[in-house]
Amino acid sequence: MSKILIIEDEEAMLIGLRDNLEFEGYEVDTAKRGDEGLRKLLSGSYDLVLLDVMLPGMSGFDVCKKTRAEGNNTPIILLTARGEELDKVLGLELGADDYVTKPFSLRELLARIKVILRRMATMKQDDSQKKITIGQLQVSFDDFEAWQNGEPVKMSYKEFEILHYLYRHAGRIVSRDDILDQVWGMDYQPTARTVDNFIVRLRNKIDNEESQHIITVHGIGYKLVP
Amino acid sequence: MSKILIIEDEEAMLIGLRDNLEFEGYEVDTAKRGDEGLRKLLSGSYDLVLLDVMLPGMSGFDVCKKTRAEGNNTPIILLTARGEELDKVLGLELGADDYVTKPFSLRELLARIKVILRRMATMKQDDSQKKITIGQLQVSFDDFEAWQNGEPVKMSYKEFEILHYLYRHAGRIVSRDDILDQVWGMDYQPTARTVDNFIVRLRNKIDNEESQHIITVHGIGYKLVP
DNA sequence: TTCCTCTGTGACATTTCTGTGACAACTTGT
DNA sequence: ACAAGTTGTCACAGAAATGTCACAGAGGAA
Repeated sequence: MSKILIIEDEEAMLIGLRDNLEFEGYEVDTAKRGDEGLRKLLSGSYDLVLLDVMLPGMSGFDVCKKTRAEGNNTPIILLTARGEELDKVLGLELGADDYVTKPFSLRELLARIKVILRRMATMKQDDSQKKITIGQLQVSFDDFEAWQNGEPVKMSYKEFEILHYLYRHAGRIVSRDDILDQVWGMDYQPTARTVDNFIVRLRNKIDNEESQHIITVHGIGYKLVP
Repeated sequence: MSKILIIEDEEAMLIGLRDNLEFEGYEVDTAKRGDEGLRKLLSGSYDLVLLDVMLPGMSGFDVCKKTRAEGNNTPIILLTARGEELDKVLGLELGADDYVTKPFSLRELLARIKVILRRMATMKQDDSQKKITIGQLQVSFDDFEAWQNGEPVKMSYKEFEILHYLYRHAGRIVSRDDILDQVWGMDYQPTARTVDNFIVRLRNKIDNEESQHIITVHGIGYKLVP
C-alpha cells in the first residue's frame, strides 16, 4: 500500500490525519518539524506528502522548494490556513501538486490523495518498464541498462543474459549446464569454467562485503537470492 | 493564447468568469446548456473547460463522461457547489482534471487553471512541429531543416529519417535491424554496416567532445539520449 | 555533358567482449 | 590433517563488434 508522510506540528491534526489515513489502509509516517520532515522526505521513499505550511524549523514552502531543488518529485499536498490565499498560488508554482484549505473535510482530502496517487500510478507505467533491484544494482532487462545508485553501469550482452536467467530462477539452484544451455544454446558451448568467470564479473557489480546475492552451491551450481 | 470554454447556466457567474478570464488574456467561449457545451467542446479545440455540474440539458458529469468516452482529453475543471462533496470524488474519477467548490475565490481558480495549462504545455511539446534540440543540433523534422547555433546545417533525407526514428524512440535502445526496417523498409535493405556509417555522420553533427547523445550499446544497437 | 550530392560498400583501425588457462583458495570426504 | 575435487580470480589473446575513412555508382541539376 502507499506510504504517506505527514509533516504537521499541531498534535491534534497530526493524530487525526494519521489515524484516518491508516484506517484507509495507507502506511503513514510523521514529522513535526519542517527540517525533520524534509530529511525524512528526502531519505525515505514516500508516495505522497501532506505538508503543513506553518511549521517550526522550516516553513512548508521551503520544504517544498528544497525537495524539488533536490530533484525529488514526490507528490506534495499543502495544508494551508484560510487567509493564506496568495500563498496558494505561490505554493503551486513552487512545485506542490495540490493543496487543501483548513478547515478541510476529510473526504475532500482523501479524494485529492486518491486522485494524485492514481495519476502517479498511471504515469509510472510508461516512464519506465520494470526496473528491478539485485543487491546494489538496478537492472532493466528490457532496455539492457543497469545502474548503481543512479550511475549507469556497463554490462555486456552475455552478462545481461546470464543475470536474467538467474533472476528468472531466483531462489532456485541452477547448474552451469543449465546456464550454458539457456544462454549459449545447445550448438556451441564454451567451458563450464567460463560461467564461473561471468559469475565473478556479475558479483563485482551486484555484491559487496556485507551482502551476497549470488550464492555458490558447491558441487551443483549457483543460486540468486534477491 | 489559450482558449477556454465555460459551461455554466448562471448568468452572473458566467459573465463574471468570462470577463475575468478575458482580462487575464485568455480567449473565452461560453455555453449555457450541457448539451450545447458538449457539442462545442467536441467540435472546437479548447485548451481547457470550466464545467458546472448543475446544468440544464445535460449534467456536467455526463458532459465530462461523454467527452472522455469520445476520446477527447481536453482538461476539465469542475465547478461544484458545497454539499456535492461526494460527487467530487465521482467527478474526478470520471475523468475531470480538477474541481473547485463554489463559492471559490477567483485567485484560486486562476491558479488551478495556470497549473493545468502549464502541465499541458509541457506534455504537448513532442507532438507539435516545434524545433527540437539534440545535442548541439536543432532540428525540425517537419521541414527537414537543421541548425547549429542558428547556422543552417545540411542533412540528407536518410539522415533525417534515421535521426527521427532515434528521436521517436529516445531513451530506448534500437537495433540496426529496427532502423533498417523502419527507414529503408522490408523490401530492399543495405548492409547493417550502412547504419553505422550514418550514425557516424549524425554524430558529427550532434555530438562534441563533452557530450555524447548517440550511445552505442555494444552487441545490441544504438540509443539516443536527449 | 559535367558537376554535384547522396548512398552504400569495403577496408582498415580501434574498441569491446569472450573464453581459456593458470594458480590460489576453498570444500568435502576420508 | 590430507588429498581430491571445486570454485574464485586474474591476465591475456583471439574473436567479434564498432568507428572511421575513402571511394564508386546512382541520380539530379545546371
